[in-house]
Amino acid sequence: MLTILSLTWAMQNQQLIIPVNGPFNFKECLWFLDRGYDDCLIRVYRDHFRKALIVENEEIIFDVFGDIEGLKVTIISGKLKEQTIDYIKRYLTEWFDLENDLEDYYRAISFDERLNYMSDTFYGLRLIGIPDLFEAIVWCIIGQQINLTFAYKIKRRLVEEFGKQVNCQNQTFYIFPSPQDFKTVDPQDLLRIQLSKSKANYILEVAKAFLEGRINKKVLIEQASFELQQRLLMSIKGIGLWTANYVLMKCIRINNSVPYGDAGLSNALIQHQIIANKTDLVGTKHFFRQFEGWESYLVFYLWHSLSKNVKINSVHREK
DNA sequence: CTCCAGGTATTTT
DNA sequence: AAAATACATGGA
Repeated sequence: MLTILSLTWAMQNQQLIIPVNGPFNFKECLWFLDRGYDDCLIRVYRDHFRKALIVENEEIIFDVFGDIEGLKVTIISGKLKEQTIDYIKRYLTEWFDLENDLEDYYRAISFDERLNYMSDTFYGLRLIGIPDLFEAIVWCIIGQQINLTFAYKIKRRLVEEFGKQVNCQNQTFYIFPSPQDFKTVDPQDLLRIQLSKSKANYILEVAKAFLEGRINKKVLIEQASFELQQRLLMSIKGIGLWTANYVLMKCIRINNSVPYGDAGLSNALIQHQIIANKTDLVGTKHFFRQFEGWESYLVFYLWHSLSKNVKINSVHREK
């Protein structure tokens, strides 16, 4: 009891500091989290964001600021139990990939004149993940073959209708629904939020796979190889190669998982004069081979270049 | 109106 | 085994 009281007292008066290893630019990460899209799971402000989580069965709302040393978290509301602070620390470290040192990545892309601008322009950008496996998979299914604006609209409807609501200071925050939340949901209910028939079925299939224990984050991590991880994901209807690779990159944080065939990735590679047409899978694989161990980061930075609409360096050919 | 979106499963050659 | 096609619908 004394511990809880002293923790509460401590958190009311000071920030939780979460250190980062290597280059870090919180502003760049914050920019990614907003990107002009309407994400329903986070509120982004000028110099921080606010989010709700359920930790140890308690609704917690917190603000996250940051500087070159790492993240600074202030708890806004929610009863803090002993493990809560620890959980939030681990959650944010994973979400923002704070343990990776990006110096090696910047070295790896420094030899390519089409990419080396990134270590300045996007300096300190971390691969922002999706720690919740169910959320990562469902987000992929929603986003398959539709534009991101539309995908975020559908995600908002899904979260508002089937997720949990947390109210604080006249603001409503949402928690992404869990597999249990879809236990009694019919495909028909999902058609109302403008999911296609197949996507509605896929999402319920995924929820069922979680409820039956056929898949969860622990099981996926413990697969003996990358190929087995892909296979486990793809054994569920609605998860193809693109979704499997995206999930392994954004949730399991495999460092060399590339979502081949991704429309945005292809466009970025064309803009950077790396491939000439979208169907050039051979050229794409050949290109990524040069950046072994940092493929996922490169994918993330290429996507980032699209949303920031940067002017691509024209390759110098003089001399 | 046409084309394309951070694809996948199914059907047809 | 590889290629074509249905799926859904908003935005440019």
